[in-house]
Amino acid sequence: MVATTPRHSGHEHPRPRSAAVVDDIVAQLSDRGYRDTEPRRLVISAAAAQGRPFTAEELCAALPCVGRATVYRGLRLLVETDQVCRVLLDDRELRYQLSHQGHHHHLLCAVCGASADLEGCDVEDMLRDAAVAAGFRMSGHWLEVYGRCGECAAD
Amino acid sequence: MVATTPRHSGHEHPRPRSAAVVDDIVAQLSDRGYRDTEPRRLVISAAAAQGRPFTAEELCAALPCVGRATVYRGLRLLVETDQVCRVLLDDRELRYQLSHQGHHHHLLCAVCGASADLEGCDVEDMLRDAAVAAGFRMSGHWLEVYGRCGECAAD
DNA sequence: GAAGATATTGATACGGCATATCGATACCAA
DNA sequence: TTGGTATCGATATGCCGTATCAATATCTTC
Repeated sequence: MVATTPRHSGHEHPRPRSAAVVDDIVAQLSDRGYRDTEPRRLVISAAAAQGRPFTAEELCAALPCVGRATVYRGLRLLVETDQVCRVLLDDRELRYQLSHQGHHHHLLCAVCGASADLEGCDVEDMLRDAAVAAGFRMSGHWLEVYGRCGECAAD
Repeated sequence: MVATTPRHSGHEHPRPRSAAVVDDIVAQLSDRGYRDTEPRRLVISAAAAQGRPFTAEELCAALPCVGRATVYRGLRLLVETDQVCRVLLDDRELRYQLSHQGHHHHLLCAVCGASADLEGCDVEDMLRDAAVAAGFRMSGHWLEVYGRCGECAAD
């Protein structure tokens, strides 16, 4: 159980894209004082390998060598540092997915679980104005949009 | 343990507003084939008496005479029939509140927990268009807006 | 108004998800 | 290399919500 991956390996060898993602996240955690450990890398790597929003239990199952507590801790850390965002599906199940940079919203396919980012949709200002009209000062919001992706809609 | 309240009592006696709300909900449930029972009325009444989004456990505590399972069942029934909507606060805690007629969104005060409806905000069309642009067909959405209400913002 | 069919109740058991605990270990800085 | 600590992992614990099932209340029908 030794972390054989150098922290910043540069690009001397072509590696799967996901490896770069992991390095990037680990580096960001490192900047905040969190250590670079093998189990933590495994959690991040597994999270990055998921093609769709995943549950904590799915990650545990994908990482039999890593303790459950560690998976949950890693996931919580990633959420707190905004590396991963929580996604709430229709079935009320809490899922996670790597967050891209910046604030955005998700389009979720209710059939296959695929997710896409909602582009070119600027609800922020609209919401802020509406909040002000109600005497509130908006500090944040949570928006999920459910539907069917192109493939599933074709069925 | 008998429900003495007539289903449709009209307005022969002035009664607290909440009683009318309870009658109305019970009537709607009745239309769908659900029976009019005392424990169920108690659950609805307690839910209507809450001034802010509440948790299932809070309802249980407020109704010591009603079994936990019954409270949870009643709450689930109310959600399924759209009488109550689920509200997700920042702390990830799942709460509930009576849903007013029609689809709408909530403004939630992160400090005192007060909630208000988001009026004059038509995000539906905007979201639908954005979803289409991403190749999705939108079927629904979930939006919560967090902030501070007028009173709490003054502090 | 009585009786039967059935939805509902409530006490409790159960299961899943997430965290707390704590000795052992790995990581990082000096 | 070494000491201070964050982190790990196995397990215990706790909370939330549901399943079970005998007893009961409700509604319909006669």
